[in-house]
Amino acid sequence: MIPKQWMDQLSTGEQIALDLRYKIISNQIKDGEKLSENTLAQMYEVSRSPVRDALKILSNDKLIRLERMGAVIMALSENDIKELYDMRLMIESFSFERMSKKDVSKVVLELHKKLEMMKVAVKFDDAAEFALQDILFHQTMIESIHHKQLEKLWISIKPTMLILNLISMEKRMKFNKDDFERIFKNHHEYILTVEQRDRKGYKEVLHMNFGDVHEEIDDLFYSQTKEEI
Amino acid sequence: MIPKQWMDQLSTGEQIALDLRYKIISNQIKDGEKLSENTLAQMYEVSRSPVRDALKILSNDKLIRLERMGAVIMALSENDIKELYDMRLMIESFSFERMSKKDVSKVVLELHKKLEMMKVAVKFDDAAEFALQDILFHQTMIESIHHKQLEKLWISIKPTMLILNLISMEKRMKFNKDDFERIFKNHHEYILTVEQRDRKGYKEVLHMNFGDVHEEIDDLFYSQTKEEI
DNA sequence: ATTACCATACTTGTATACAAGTAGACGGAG
DNA sequence: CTCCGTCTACTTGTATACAAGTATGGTAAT
Repeated sequence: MIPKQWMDQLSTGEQIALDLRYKIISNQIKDGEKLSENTLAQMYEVSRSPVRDALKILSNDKLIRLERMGAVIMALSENDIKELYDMRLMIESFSFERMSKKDVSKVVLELHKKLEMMKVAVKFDDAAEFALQDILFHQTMIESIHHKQLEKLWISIKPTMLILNLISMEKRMKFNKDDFERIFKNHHEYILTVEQRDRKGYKEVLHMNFGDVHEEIDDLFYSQTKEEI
Repeated sequence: MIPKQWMDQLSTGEQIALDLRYKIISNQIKDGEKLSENTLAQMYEVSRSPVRDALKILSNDKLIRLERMGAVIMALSENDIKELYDMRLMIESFSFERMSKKDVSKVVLELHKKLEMMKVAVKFDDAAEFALQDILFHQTMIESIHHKQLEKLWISIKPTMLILNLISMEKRMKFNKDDFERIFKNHHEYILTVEQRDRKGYKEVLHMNFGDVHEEIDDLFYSQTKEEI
């Protein structure tokens, strides 16, 4: 479930988008289902205005398709998730390269902080907080290079990644709590490779990390980069 | 100027976004200028609804910043344009790698077609048509790998790239018409490297091509990839 | 039974109305 | 002169109203 905190400070439309995003990604709304603005307005007991906002947001995320008559749900397929991780690999690889040209000490410190936050979240069984801090961990690195367009790209996939992370972590928290140790270790390794500008190690740990969430490594992208490392 | 054709089939909001985009990128509206929804609604003689749509589109493009009171224009700096070409390099490099794993004959044919279109556009002194076909040339390649997220990324920068291209080509058409020969040659080279799966040549021609529009090559990204080629 | 047509109800896009909140100017008090 | 408060005008966010167009179901004619 989405924590109410995340709703704070969001406009009604954004809240609806967030709620629908969760419902779509967690498959509570089925692929292909059609929703009209009026239907949704009644569901959420608001006017069409914020609903329209929400639909535009989700349409940008490619979680719905705006057609002549209603919004059609586009659930995430396995392949879609692979694609999302392709994007993350692109984003983070790019960030790593740029970062390596600068002083990373500040970033490294911030990364340690986020990692500690993640540990606290696990200690208190807070899957949502963990999911968020995990995302912020990666965001820290991305923001450090001050690349507006890359940040834009990141922001565009971040909400979906966050929900994917949330769902994944909720499961893990229930059934696989030991797993978090491995994630901590992985993220620690992550920081080390950044600190040491170890490109090869970085990409390995990146693939491992995504494998954690996604189960399988994106062989395609890996094969396309590994010979270049 | 933006051809009326491009306006067809667009909602009022999208038309306003397109017009404002051109005005911002061509510096007819100055950086930092503040525009309220009401002001714009009066300017375009429409209600606030489509204006709001337009502002959200431009906000996604990072051409404006939505603040508490009004939209603040964010003109494109030299660095912003560099960043945009970083994104294109990422997008097209990724596409090239994926493409190289498949049969490219169909794509190559389509690329030739687009190139011919570009030649016709020049013959008739149609800068806008040329700008469009140039963009479609690259889009052809990107779409060929059927990667939804990458396409999403492309679509998100495409409108800005199109306007940049348009402005650049309008100038060229007036003052530098011989230049088109070089562009044709470059694009022909482009197709060849795709056909021959020549990664090194591809990246070179990519950088040359962007240099054509942007004047200078993005050394940063180039240096970050060239050792990997 | 099938096909053509029309009425109806629902769709989105745009315009307008309303509410809550903020910036900024103006004026009065210290 | 400076500082503080109030008031006004304008801001966005949301709700509602209207217009144009489309899918659908039913009916009538063949």
